[in-house]
Amino acid sequence: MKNIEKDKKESNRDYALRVIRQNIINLELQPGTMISEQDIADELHLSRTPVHEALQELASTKIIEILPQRGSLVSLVDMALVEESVFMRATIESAVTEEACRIATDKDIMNLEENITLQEFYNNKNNLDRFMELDNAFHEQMYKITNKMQCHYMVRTMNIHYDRFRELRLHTSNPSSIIKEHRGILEAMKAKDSDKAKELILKHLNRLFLDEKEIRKKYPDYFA
Amino acid sequence: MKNIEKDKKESNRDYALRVIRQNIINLELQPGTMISEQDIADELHLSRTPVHEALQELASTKIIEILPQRGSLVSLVDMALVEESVFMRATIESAVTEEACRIATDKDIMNLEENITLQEFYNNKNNLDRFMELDNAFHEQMYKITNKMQCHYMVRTMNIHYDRFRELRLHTSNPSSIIKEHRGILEAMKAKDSDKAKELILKHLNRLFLDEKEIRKKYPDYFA
DNA sequence: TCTTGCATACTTGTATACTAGTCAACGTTT
DNA sequence: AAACGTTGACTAGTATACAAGTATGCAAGA
Repeated sequence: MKNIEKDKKESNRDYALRVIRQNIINLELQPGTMISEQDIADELHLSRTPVHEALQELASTKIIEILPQRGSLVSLVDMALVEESVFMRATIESAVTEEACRIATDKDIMNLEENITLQEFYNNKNNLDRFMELDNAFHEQMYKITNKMQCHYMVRTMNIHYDRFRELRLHTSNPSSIIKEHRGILEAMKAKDSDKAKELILKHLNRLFLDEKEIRKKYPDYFA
Repeated sequence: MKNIEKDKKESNRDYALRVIRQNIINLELQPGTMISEQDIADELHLSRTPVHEALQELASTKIIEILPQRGSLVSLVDMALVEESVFMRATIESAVTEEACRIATDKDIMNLEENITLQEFYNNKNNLDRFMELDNAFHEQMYKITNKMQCHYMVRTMNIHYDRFRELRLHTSNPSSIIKEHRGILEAMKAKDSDKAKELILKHLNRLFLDEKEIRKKYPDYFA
């Protein structure tokens, strides 16, 4: 498991959750493998308690399965859950974006504009990590505008299924086209065309299941 | 705190979560009061560990606030969160119901029909608890039909804010009118009119903020 | 009267200890 | 060789112990 430095402010529990989550997404913890609380605790130099609590939280989304007295299983990729997490996000986020379009202030629009500019900048520099951060921030901004941060938390929690699946798709998709779609959404918001904004974000979020068959062929052991 | 009998199959952690959750909803644990892990553990004849984990989970929805080294606070009613939980449910559930309308089998429709019949039966007998169970089951059935049980879990988790608010409204609303709305949704599904089904369920779920001012006046200390 | 400095008795966070269930390996029996 | 039983190593669930932060009340002093 790839270690990540601990933020001084966060609790051991949150730290464990962050590290394990990240390692599931980046496939360092492969689908189908068993993990034990004690092993992870040793790796992170923690006791079992915060690790135990982190695993409980992860199990609530079914990204791991806790088998009492046996161990914990990193779940196989379950396409039904991947689709459900996308469905949940697309459904919530299209409604949120539609509302954001109605109530966004000039300052909100400016922030989004700045974000996209930076997306273009870092994409040109081939800084994919920074681009992904900005991508996430762009979407999160919609929740902030509409004061729906709990929805964002719930969506993000479930979205781990899709995040892992996206990692399997590797970097096949082209950031430029993503940025183009972001700009389209922003233009619709500027024009206060909420129907258009909603339509575009739905399309944007559903550009997902293009390469499923190839991925399944490449990583058959990862799928349920 | 009102005790509930422990199901033999469930873990102590799930038991603690269930009991605390229920006591928050029914206002036995009043908004704004402090609770301590040790006290609850003593009441439920458990150790602090499962109680601690239950509180962590409840804190993730902001229905309680954990103040390290000080205690845990049952959150005041935050109307923004109540509205957000309704928004989340209405948004997800209208999309789910729309899809259920498209793919429901005859057997699914039959089950819903049976459910409503029982709703009428128990409403006539003034058995409100049983009616509420059936009400929940009716809505849950939509998630089952569309295989979206994780969405149901997330919606239900957040919905605690509304559940508590509804308890404050007491029993002002009339079950008969609720049943009428349920029947309307079912009829739309029978007719495979998904737009109508979606419209009706949205209206059904938004019949909420009717009495807010009166409630605030009656329980001023409960509100943020 | 008001402030300051403890002592004390709480609180949650985390580490550790104990319990009981599961499984696999191996020896024995049939 | 196959079936059965035993044993030991490992697991998560839970209880308990300890650490460290916080509120409170009281005494001393200004």
